[in-house]
Amino acid sequence: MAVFNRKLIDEKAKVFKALGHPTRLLLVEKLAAGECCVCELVALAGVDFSTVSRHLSLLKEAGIIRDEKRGQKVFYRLELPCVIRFDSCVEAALQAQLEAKIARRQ
Amino acid sequence: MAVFNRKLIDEKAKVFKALGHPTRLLLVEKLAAGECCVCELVALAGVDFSTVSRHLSLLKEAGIIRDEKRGQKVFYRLELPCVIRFDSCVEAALQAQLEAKIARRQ
DNA sequence: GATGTATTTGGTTATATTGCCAAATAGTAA
DNA sequence: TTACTATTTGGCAATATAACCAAATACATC
Repeated sequence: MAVFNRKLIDEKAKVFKALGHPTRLLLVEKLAAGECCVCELVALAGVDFSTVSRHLSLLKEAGIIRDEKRGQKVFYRLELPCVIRFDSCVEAALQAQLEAKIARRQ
Repeated sequence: MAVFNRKLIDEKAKVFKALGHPTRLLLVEKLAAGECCVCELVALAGVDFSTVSRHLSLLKEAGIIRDEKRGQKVFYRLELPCVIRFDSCVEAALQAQLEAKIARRQ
């Protein structure tokens, strides 16, 4: 059964794990709107450029984004567009959970 | 802009992070097929029951599953069904990436 | 109340992750 | 070839995570 294939589970978990960091999720959300060079992403993320570079390479390694060098710059783009659909679903669910929590306290 | 709300990003990243461990992903996939008691999940996961319990509480804390005690047993169920749709998408994408890699080598 | 089963929690250790700085690499332009 | 910009990589310190065992808790039954 595919569900219980160990290697597949590991690979999938790697994707989730890569998305499981605020800075990396921010980068992915930004890339969902179109490709960016690392320099733009550094400006957005507010951490050291070496740190951004490491986050990007981790996302790439997980198969979520891919890179392309053009001139001096490296551009990254989203490779796994369904991330964004799930991201929206999670956002909606968190919102609903929050509202339910508030409602219960009234 | 909602996308750049720090607290929201942190909360969403917590969901991804919770899913980003092979054992936890396995537990979630199992729960997608219907609720289970902890004892069943322990048998499935092949790690110590205390470890499974910790994984479950982390998933619960992230809002992905919820628990209900009935008698001596605690039953967990999936609270965020869209996880599974994304999980399938990731699986398909990994499969496609793997095939592309193989094709390139021929 | 004593015993047994199911689950969680405390505590510890080993390992992994993150972030920064400094240095290396790659491309462009003077 | 020197200088400059963009990015990656090496190395390190601080922090977080995961696993196990042991002990605590909760409920059911005798």
